[in-house]
Amino acid sequence: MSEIRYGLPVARVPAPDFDLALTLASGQVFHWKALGSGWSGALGDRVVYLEQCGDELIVAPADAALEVAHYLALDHSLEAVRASFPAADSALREAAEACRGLRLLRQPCWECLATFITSSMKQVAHIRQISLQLRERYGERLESGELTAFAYPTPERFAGLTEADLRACALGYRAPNLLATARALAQRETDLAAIAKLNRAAAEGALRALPGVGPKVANCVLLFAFGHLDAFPIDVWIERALRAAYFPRRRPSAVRLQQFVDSHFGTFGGYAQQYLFHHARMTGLGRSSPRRSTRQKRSSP
DNA sequence: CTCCAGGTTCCGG
DNA sequence: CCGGAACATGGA
Repeated sequence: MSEIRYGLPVARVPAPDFDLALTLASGQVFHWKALGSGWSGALGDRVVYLEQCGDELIVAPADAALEVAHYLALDHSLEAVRASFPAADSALREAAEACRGLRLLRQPCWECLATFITSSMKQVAHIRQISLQLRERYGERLESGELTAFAYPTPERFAGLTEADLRACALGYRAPNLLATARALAQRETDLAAIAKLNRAAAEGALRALPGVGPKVANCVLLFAFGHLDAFPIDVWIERALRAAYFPRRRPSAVRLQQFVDSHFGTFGGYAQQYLFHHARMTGLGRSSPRRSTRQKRSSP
């Protein structure tokens, strides 16, 4: 007698050392929606329901269990991750402790690349809004039992749209970048599956050849989709956290900072990055304090 | 109304 | 190599 959720048979998957809500809301992905006691959303081209029940994960439909376990990276040993961190690094220890159970996902490559192209200079809430709107307007509608979600639109689908179509989804100046990258993939000028097989440096180079993909977005794709767990994306939050913890006096250039993190954090630097990122956001580290600061750049012509 | 957001690209020292 | 500036849009 199998258990039923939303009209679907469920599977129970062992998931120790895992926090579903923390992971899905950590800023790696932007499309999961709270539903009942769990979450629903598209996992590639199928809709699934996930719910945490202690050290178990409830998955519907049941035959999505293996795919879900892979996506959520339940096979990563977080014990090994923590053990790899520099012993003397108290800032990282503190962040890691606050993010217990947070895992790095294995996202579909195109979905991850496209989402982070749209992410530049946007707040997480707005990235989510854009992402959901693109799915609902141009993605395939997915149904299973009582569940519904939308797949991320394929490169081919985007290739048939216009820049105006994308600007209508609030993409702004990112619209031409997403469109050009989608067309490069749709026309087979670029092959993400092939890039996925390259080493980290080569893959980063190939990604950065795409319009709208710089060092930060490239590293997000390396980390969140290609499984390069040593990749370390540096954004404004991470930069603030790094400066507070490691460079209190001077301000290193972007290149110097990247060299530092690559040598300091090691094999699982990506996990260190995600922990520092999420911890900084939760504690509101360094958000420029309003009004107290001396008025800056108040130049009027 | 002002400031800023999981950046990238182009331009002049 | 490095610092600045432009680029859209919406929430705080």
